[in-house]
Amino acid sequence: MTASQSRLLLIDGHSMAFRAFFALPAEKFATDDGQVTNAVYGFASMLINLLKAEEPTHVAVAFDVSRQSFRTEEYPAYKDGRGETPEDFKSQIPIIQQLLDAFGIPWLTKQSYEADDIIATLASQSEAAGLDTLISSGDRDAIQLVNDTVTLLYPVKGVTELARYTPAAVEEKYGVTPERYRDLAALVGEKADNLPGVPGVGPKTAAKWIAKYGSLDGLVAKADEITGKAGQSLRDNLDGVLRNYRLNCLVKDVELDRAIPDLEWRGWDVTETNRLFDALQFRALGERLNANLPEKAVGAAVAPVAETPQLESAALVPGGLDVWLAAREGDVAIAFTGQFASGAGSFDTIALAEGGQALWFEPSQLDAEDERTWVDWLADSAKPKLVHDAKAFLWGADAAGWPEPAGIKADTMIAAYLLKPEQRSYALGDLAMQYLGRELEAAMTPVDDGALFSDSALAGPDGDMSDDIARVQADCSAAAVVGELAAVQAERLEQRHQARLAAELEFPVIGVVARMEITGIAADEGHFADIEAGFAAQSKEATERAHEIVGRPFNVGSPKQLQEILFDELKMPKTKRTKTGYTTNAEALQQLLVKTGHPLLEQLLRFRDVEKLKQIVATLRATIQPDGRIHTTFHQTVAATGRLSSADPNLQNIPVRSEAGRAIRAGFVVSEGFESLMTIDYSQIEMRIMASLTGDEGLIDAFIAGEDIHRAVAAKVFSVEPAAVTDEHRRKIKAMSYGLAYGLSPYGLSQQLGISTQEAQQLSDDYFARFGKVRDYLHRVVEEARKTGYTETIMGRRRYFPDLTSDNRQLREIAERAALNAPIQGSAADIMKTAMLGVDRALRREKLDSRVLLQVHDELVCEVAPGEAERLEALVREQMSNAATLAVPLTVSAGFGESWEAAAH
DNA sequence: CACGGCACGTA
DNA sequence: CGTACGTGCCGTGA
Repeated sequence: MTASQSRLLLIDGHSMAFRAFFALPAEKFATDDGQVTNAVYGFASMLINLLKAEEPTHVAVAFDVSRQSFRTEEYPAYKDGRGETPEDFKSQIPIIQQLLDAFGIPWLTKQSYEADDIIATLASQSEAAGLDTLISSGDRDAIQLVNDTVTLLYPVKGVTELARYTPAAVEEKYGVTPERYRDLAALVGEKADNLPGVPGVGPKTAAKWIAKYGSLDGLVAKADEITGKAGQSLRDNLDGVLRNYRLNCLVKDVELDRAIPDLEWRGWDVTETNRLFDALQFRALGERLNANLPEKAVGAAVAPVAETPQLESAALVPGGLDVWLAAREGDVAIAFTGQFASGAGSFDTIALAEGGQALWFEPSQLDAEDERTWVDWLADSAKPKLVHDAKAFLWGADAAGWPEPAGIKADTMIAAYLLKPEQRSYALGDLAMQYLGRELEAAMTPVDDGALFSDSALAGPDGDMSDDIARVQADCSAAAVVGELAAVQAERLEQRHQARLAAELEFPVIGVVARMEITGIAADEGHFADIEAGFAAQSKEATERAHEIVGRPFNVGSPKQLQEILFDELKMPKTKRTKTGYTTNAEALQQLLVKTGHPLLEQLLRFRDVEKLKQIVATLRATIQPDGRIHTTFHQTVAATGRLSSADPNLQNIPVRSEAGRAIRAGFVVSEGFESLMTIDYSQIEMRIMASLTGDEGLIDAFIAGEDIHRAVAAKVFSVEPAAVTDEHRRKIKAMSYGLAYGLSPYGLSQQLGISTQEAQQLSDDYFARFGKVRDYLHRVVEEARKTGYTETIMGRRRYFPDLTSDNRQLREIAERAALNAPIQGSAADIMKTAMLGVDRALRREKLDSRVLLQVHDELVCEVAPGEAERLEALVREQMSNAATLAVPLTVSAGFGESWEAAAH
């Protein structure tokens, strides 16, 4: 092959993209808006490799138009049994075609033909024109095209490792020449195409026969002579074999609108390629392309990683922190390791990076001078810092006794959440891959607790020190990654107009949340112990009674055993189905009780009730820290709507509806040095947001006028005076109003209210007759989201809904309900976060000692310092009600007491 | 020991 | 066939 020889590269677009789709994990390749890009990435990667390694002068890519082709006409079952093409794959084909456009590579399709036929046609034209031809395809049918000038590049693993099939290689692998490969394939069959071969005949036997009889024709002529089971099998399946032979023949004279000269590759459109890679968030690939493609080819293997920027890492030399920090001109990125949980933590190591320089140290080993320098810098709000998981950092800083860190300009974990709030993991390593196309360096072994390193230790890779050096470098590069990540994210946030949301709300609120966690809430262990014993006694009693009634012991807590007893032994009517049987949930048990009056059911219900409470209390007791307080963790990157969530323990689902449940709240108490707890919450915040967003005058008026919103709404729906609204009316309207924001259907409403679907439908009709804009709005939100792909809250928080255009009705409808709820629930979350920030600032400004302990979505629990009750209430009310300006007032109500329960209002 | 399924607590 | 969460227990399978 000489350099002057023209070379045509032909690629089977579908088959290579499909390989890539299954070779690369979809969850690691998706844009912020949910578009999966693994096939695009793999395809582009393969393409770049081939362009570079093979230096083709001409290039073309062929695609299938649909599954229909002349082959399905002859044999309708052709390619049956492949299952639905995954939606996530289909959506990537147009993107690959855009990519090819940007690359200046022609792509072809032809109705009624497959990509392979296009390739066969072009390969034969290419041969005639005297070009060498390379075919990249994952379809074995292409083997028949191989000859002295046509080489097949067949994927071995993924799409970047390709085997070179020359005639010799084909013979070596299959024992037949490429011209006879069709014969072999016809005998063996092709499962992927639903072309069954001769049972009992594999490639070995087929090759043997073809060698003996020269070809399939020769074999068929002598079919009667073949002995043994295989021979009989062949005779029994001759028709199928001949059909396979007809179908696996690629068409070499498809009429195409482009000929070889049109396929000359003149290069890519740099601007367009960059734009597309940007949109696809292919940072590493973009760099690879820019770095490599214009050059002459040097080799095939290109690692899928971006260039790592130069970084000079060093362990701190005692006394050197001051000089290092003084030399910093930009934002300093921080990476840290250690143990962090429940509002506290301890650092093992800290690494700082800025401008290609990184510094590493162990906080516990700082000398007095460096420690001073460190805490001063940390507390200086004029020294901008970038952190990944700032909340854990704040816990550690607090536990270390450092002053509160200030100037945290960005948290890369939170930024990633804003960009893609449904992502599962925001681990730094995942984000490094996702946003920078880079692996995070990992230290080989943990560093043992030991001394600081000197420069010489870093310089000399001798002995045990090398592990420690790796550790330092890994930590330093993590810090550098935080810095790079923050820059990329800042740009993205800016593009999406979310820079303010991040900088003015989401980042600052981290500190407020951290302090709530650090503070915790005091628990009355004695009270918890008492009520747990009470619940335990009741649970035991209910269990014993249940055993008596059944006549033998069984596990009352096992839904499986319960099903056997209720439905098999006692022959009770079947309840709603679950995946594995019939439900035994409280609602179903209650209905069974009404139907059968069986005494077992009462005991089961009672058991469930008290057992749950017992378990909640036991969990709470186990989480009381030595300081007598419970320190929950509020997760800021978990709820896709923008809410916080609470865990270890979850203090956002402490019972409140039943009296026994409220006894648990009585165990959360005011601590010494404070006079009471204050609970303060928004009234119907989601409905108010709905009223405001919809602009529905009826609803807005009702909120402005009505003390009791459900009564006011009911009065309008039923066309009566508010005073004439019955409890039943009010109950129905309340359920309807709340259900609206969740996408409640008439069926669901009927179930909840115990009325017929028709009645529920009527209620809904009457409701919207008076509050029509609400329906319009909800409808509009979904339609808008279908167009743009996302919904937005009042403060610009986005959530993406790729399933809104799914062909799967169930998935689509789930997405529709979530989409109509997201701006409402999310805006409420925005408002509460704004209020928390305002409260925090006002408390500092006013120098109050009272503090916020908990947030329960629309409620704050505060601890009131002596004599501050009035000022605190005024201040929090002020901040909460002015956290947003809506078309309706944001009403809050507050209560005080010595426990969470007593502070209810 | 990990995991899915169920059940159930909150806004 | 109502959104958003977290947790404990059971039963199964490694």
